[in-house]
Amino acid sequence: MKVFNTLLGKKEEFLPQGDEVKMYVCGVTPYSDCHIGHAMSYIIFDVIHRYLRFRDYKVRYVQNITDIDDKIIDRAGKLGISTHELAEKYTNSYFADMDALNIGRADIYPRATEEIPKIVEVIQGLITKGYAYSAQGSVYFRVRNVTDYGKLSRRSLESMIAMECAVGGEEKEHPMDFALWKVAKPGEPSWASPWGNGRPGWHIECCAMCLKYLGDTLDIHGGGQDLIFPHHENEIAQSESFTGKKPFAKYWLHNGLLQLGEDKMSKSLGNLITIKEALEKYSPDAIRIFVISSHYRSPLTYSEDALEAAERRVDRLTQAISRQDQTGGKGKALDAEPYRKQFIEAMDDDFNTAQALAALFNLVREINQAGDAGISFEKAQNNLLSMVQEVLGLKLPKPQKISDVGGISSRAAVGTPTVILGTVTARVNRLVEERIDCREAKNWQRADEIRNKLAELGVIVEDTEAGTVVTYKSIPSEGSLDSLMVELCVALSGYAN
RNA sequence: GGCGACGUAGCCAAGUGGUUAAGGCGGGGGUCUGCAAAACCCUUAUUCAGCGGUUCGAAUCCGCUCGUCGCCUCCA
Repeated sequence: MKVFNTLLGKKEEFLPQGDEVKMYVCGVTPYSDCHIGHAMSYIIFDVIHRYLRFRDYKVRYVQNITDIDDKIIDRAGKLGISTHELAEKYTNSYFADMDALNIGRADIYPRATEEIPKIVEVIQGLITKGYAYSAQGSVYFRVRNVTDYGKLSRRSLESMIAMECAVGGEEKEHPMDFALWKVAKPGEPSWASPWGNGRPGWHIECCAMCLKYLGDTLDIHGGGQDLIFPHHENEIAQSESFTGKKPFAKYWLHNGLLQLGEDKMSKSLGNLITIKEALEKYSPDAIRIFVISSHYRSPLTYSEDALEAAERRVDRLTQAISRQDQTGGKGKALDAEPYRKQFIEAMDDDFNTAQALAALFNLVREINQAGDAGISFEKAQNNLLSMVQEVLGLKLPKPQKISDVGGISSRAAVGTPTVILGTVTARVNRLVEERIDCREAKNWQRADEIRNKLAELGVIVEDTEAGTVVTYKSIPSEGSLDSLMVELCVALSGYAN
């Protein structure tokens, strides 16, 4: 298995240190709802997480929640609530979004505010070793003491200073020194420390959590490409200086960023679509397929066309999964192994989900061909299902069966309630029965009229080999059905309800 | 200004030195069906932004040009 390591700028063989893969992915700062850029990142790492387990790795997966920082303080202040209250609200919102997208949970979600002792310990250690200094109640990291600072983002201290981008903190020794501990300002939440009351700076919380929950050396550290500098660069500087061990993480994995129109979707630009908004228009499976249709390191542009196409791809998969094998398992059977091999080969090559999907869609075609040719495909179907559900994390919900009466099979489309009033189903069934009679009498015009009128009410009628199938995309009102019956001169006789 | 990524059919998107350039969406034609739906078959890039170069051979390597984007400040 090969992975692209940002640290080396190339793919390399994936060899974790021990039996258990130690994986850390940067989590959220909960001060507002997550947008689909976050969804993209967490879907990608979810697929990586799932694939590692599919390949029989044990994984210990940690993701932080940075529940104290400038933005949280600002936002809470504006809303007149505590930072804790705000952070809890959006942490819950975050978990709800992850669940909706079928993103598997990490093993541990440490919160910055609950890890202050470890954070203080690391800062103290850095001061002792000369990698940090306190100044006016704050503590800064001394970047000059790290000879290889900039190795992840491939830039030098000189080039950073040249851009006069280094800002703030008159008390800093070097413009690029960054805060490990920020002195408390009046009215802000703060914790006691050897340097006075204050709160942790950005970067240090991830470092402390990694060391505490995963040890000195991680196997995988992941996040969006926008975190390479300064966040991950600084994490490396802190951790390696504190432990004296290199590398802090063997493999650095970074996902490309989601674009919306011309720009990156981000909280600061304000051009965002929240996960909740996206889920109002598209299914979770479609959002997942959209994300994994391209390579995780490439940027991806959000567009309605792409999401609609993803929705159609989901339909195609669902269709293949739902198809009934008519052979009873007898005779020749379709062999899915070649496709499973292709799938694994693609995923082994730096999680090439786009190529892996191609293998699955080739298998879909094979299954459909087998079905048309009367060849058994049930085993192949199960094989496909395991890859799609276990690794890609799709749920592929199917329409739920409601009833099967008089040769009319009724089902509720995904997202439509399955409990429907008997008075409604009676009327629909009566109309469908009328249509069946018309078909038998070859009165095609009237049969089609009934089908079209029902479709207008959200009731789809299809004729299959197994008989007529009714799918409720929405549930029509009794009144609208009554009007339709009057219009079509169909009586409800025999369907008293 | 520095660093980096990218430009493949109508759209999304793999491929990154050598058989017919994956897969999906959309379009066109056909099979099946009374007609639809689903499915299947055929079709939709003699060509990979442009121009040079290396090579027996390049979409794939090198150079230049044009265009797009990201990071360098908070960000998944």
